[in-house]
Amino acid sequence: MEERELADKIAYFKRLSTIQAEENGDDAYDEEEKAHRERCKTFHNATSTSNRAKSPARSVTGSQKAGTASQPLPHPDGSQSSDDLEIIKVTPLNPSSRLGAAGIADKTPNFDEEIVPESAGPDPKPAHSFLHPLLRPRMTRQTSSLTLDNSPSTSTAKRKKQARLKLLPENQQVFRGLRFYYIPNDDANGVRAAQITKARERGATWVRTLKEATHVIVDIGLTYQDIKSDLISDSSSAEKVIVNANYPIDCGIHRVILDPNQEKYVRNLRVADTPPVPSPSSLPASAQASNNLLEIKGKQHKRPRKDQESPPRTQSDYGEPLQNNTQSLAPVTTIAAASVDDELSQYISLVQGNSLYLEMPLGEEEEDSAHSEATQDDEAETGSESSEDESSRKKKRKTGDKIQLGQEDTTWQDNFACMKGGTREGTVDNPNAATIELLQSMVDMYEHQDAWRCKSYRRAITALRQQTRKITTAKEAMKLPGIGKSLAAKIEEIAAEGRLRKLEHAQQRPENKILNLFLKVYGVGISQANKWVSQGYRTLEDLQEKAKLSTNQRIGIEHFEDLNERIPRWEVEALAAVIREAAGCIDASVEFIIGGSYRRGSDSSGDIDLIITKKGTRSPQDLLPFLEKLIKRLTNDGFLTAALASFSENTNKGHGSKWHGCCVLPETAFPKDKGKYRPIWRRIDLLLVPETEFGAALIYFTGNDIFNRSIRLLASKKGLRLNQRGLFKDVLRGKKGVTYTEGDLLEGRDEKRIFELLGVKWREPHERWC
DNA sequence: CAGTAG
DNA sequence: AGGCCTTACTG
DNA sequence: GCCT
Repeated sequence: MEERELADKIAYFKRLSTIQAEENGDDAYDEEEKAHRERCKTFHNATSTSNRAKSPARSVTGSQKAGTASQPLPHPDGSQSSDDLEIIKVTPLNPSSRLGAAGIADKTPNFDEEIVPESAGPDPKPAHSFLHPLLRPRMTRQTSSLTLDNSPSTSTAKRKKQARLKLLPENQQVFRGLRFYYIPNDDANGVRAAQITKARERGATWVRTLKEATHVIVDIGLTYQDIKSDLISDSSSAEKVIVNANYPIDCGIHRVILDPNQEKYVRNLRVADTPPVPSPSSLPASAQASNNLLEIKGKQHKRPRKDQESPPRTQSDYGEPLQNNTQSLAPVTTIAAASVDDELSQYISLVQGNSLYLEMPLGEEEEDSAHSEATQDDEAETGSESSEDESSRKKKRKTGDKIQLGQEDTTWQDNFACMKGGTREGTVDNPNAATIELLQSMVDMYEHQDAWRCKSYRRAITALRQQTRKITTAKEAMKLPGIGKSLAAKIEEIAAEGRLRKLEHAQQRPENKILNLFLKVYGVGISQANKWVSQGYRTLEDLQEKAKLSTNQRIGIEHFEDLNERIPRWEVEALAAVIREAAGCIDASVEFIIGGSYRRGSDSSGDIDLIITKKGTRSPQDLLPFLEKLIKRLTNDGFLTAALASFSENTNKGHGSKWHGCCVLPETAFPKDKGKYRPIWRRIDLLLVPETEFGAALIYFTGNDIFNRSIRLLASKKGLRLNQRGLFKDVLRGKKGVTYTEGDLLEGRDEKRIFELLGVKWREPHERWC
């Protein structure tokens, strides 16, 4: 099928990442309540696009698509007149609009095309439909009259897609007075189009000729060779700031004019005897224009990532150290070195864009419009959390540093679900705690009834959690992403009356009670539960006596109480100890790590995830014999009381690797100081993990689920794939996401390294509550 | 496909 | 009205 | 549930 070639894909992602960064970095948190959704959409569409075969970028590259590009300002005067929004139709673009290759030769699009009235002409469907959301009118709360849409009421379909640029608040117009010339200088490419839009929103003027420009923004991927001819054509190019597309993005993020000479912005854009590097002084009035912003210079891009020496894994109380797997790095580390840094920084921005998608609402503190940014968002959460987290967060810059200062590695990635560690407590002392609590109840209730609705509620909760103030009115709530009329009303009701009628009402309904009861039975899902309810069963006894039960369900019912009870931390440890001891008699070199919520530091767990590993193992199979012996032994001991799911010798293509069952803490292992002993059945999962997959498995089995999803999504967005076995690259997928190739293993044994390769900051297990 | 998992 | 959804394994 |  239409499998894009890897190179193509990578190129695409590069561009995509650029836009994502742009999208998210800066105004991200500006009050555009809709922005979030738009971005989500964008991201989403972009994603699917990439998976299919028609990335917009690609189409631009390969075909003679009838370009529907708007044109730079005819009269770059820097002023923000309504002209800015003139939609101009351009004839088919030259192949120049493509990127990545050295084909800037035929660059300059023909800007002298006739200006077609927006109402006239066909309404060609932009190839980059995925971009629409970005180009769509933004719903800014700004009251100012900065709306540049000069079209009265007549808004053709086209205009809708293209125009209405709204300037950001002044303090965000870091580019005011600057004139940008892009290479290629058109917006046929969706990514670039968005970049341009963003730049303009920040006050930049998009000019049509190199001559007029103060800044030359070169697409990522192009090299000096590519742009050489362009530059030569303009004698004044030597005085211009020539940077790659990351530059404006970063400036936007930091809301400041950064030093354009940084290596990362000019990489490959200069040659030994190339036009002198424009000095800061050559910066047009720009710098001054943005007087309220500090100019940063020489800020060495400290994007450690990998050079960032990883502190010895402080396994401390969370999970036991397996080994110094940090040093026993596999030879697969090669990819990291050279390429990555460059590549990574690109992906990072992309990642960030995802955050929005990852239901990581932005703290939208409208009041503090001045600076509502990742930082603040971060602070908000940090601040609301118990101090015990402080230590772990110390690495994060403490409060106060204004992002405007472009403070170092405020790595924009902090906004990510997977980078942001939520902590339970975060919910407690949140101003919206009460609301969240009730909404959570709703989630619980809908748990298996309506997954989508559930999702919406969760999303709302996430949004609320991010708020630093209590949301009391529906109107307020509606502004948050993911909160619509219905939820808003509920939120208001909760705030006003302290309760939610619908919830109370629903909870009263016997069917729901019963349904939820059934759902708590191990092995019972919504489907089965519903059937039983409709069949008239009301109690567990009914089921036991009349219903047809699977083995697991029977166990689930017989030990209903036990299995639904939380397991105190100490018991988790005690249980693990029992297993360790038994294992010691079988193979002393096998190691155990308790994963799950235990590893995240939870005081109690719903079940026990025990990762079993051993040095030198390369496949779960290597541990199978051991596990069999172990299980046999523990079963004989009476420790293991039931097998709910074991490695199937059947259809498993050699990956059988886990054992699910129940266990009971023997009295002999029961701490005397814990009162009187009582055998309680506990759910336990034994997971076979070869050393080579240890890191990946650790992530996987540490969770939480949201975190896992996030980080996986992040991986997939980078063209990588993360599963419980490792981080892979070059994954080939066919239709329907069928994976043809697993791809090459990048890293599997080192947890930290996976983080690094993914370009995300390391997060201690206890910071993975999302 | 349903359920379970993180 | 209909999509929304991370990946993988087990039964 | 929200969103297009």
